Amino acid sequence: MSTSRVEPGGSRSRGVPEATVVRLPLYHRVLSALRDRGTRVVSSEQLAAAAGVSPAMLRKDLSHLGSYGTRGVGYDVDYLAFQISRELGLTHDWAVVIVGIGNLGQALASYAGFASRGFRVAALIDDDPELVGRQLQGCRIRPLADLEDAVRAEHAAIGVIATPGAAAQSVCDRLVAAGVTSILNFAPVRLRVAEGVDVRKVDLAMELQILAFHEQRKAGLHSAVAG
Amino acid sequence: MSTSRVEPGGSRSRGVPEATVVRLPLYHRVLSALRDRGTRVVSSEQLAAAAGVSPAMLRKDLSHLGSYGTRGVGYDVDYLAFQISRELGLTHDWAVVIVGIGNLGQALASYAGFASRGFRVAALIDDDPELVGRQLQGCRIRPLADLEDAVRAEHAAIGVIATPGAAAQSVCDRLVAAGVTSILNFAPVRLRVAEGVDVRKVDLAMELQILAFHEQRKAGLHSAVAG
DNA sequence: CCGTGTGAAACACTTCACAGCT
DNA sequence: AGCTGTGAAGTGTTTCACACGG
Repeated sequence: MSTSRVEPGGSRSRGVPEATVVRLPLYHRVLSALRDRGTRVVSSEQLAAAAGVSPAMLRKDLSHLGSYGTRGVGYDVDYLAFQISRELGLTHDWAVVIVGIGNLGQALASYAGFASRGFRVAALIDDDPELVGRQLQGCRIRPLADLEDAVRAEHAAIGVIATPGAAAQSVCDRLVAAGVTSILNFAPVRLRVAEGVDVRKVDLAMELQILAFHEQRKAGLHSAVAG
Repeated sequence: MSTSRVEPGGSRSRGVPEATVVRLPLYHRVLSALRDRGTRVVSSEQLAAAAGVSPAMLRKDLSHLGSYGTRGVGYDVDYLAFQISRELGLTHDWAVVIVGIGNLGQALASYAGFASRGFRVAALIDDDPELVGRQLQGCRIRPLADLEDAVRAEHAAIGVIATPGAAAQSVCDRLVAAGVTSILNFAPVRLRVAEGVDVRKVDLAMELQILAFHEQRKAGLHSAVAG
């Protein structure tokens, strides 16, 4: 990852362990793919293999949501997909405000995976007068001054920060003050937020650094064998 | 994250726990910032506060690299930053090949955070004849057929996949066959790779889904209080 | 008979508390 | 006196192995 968790969900997450929550979207995606392929029933072994986890872990994860399988048979793909959707809040439609419409912000705004999973890009905000007023994915880019209005008008609970690092904390403060309670942060800074606000951080350079660590270890082993 | 770990580093990562490896880039970034500000010595308490972790965790993490602090004093910023750099392989310069130069690929190619940390964008590859030949950050976009040549010529050990999901596995196979042993995957699929190849996955939709889960829980608590 | 659901065991990670060095 | 480095305790996560129900 390198998506990395920054803040725990708050107190207790309805009894579902955080490690499980992180895997639910994965299961949901695999189930969607199975459904599209016409599969009606799936065993924990098949589903786990498709998701790349162990069957035991999959069953334990699902057991935290309830008993949605049939012993001796497996899981009904449609039913299980719906239960996970409900647990993840994907039956709800979430308005998302994206701040910072540079290369990355544009990529995010154009990402088809959002719309198909109940996330609606409700507003695009940027500081740059060159960008403001332009249209992107049927959404007009609005100036930074409109941030609070956009959040309130759209009842956006989720904000995405794709600004340079220096602007991120100020944008974050304004989003939170306007009512946002979950933030996905792509800026390379650790955001300070009030209790009750969730922040997840995606740091592209960090991901590469983690790969480099393992890469170096592999190279070290190799040369140790060679020399 | 949510950047999520897909493959463990192989067997044992030189004794450094994976949870620690994931935080080393964070410490490295904080130390760089401190150094830029002219700080020469830092205590575990200060460093931990800046990184957003507990002092105990920071000291335990650093203890896996060696004893680089001075009791009663703290850590020398320069020295510790260098030790972490070395551990992460940032003293080495890594050639990175990016495949899929859509919105996201362009954002990645333009990301300044890479160059400053020892990652060099060595080649940009795309399938689209419209894109091939164009210049981006001083690097010409080359056709898919050039993939193997680019990897070999640049000795690229790290590949970034920013293609649509359908193309990802095929691109991955070709990268690995050409010599890539670490992959950062932005496509929403689980890549199958040979033993010894590390894959990290960054899935933007998954991150939002994890936030939505916590958001829903918060909303549920709220209405339970209200109702 | 087969595959889920789940206690119990094993493992990994984090926090605690303090010994030891400067 | 102060802060690191670390065994020990505590907590969370994964795996095991089997009872249970269709």
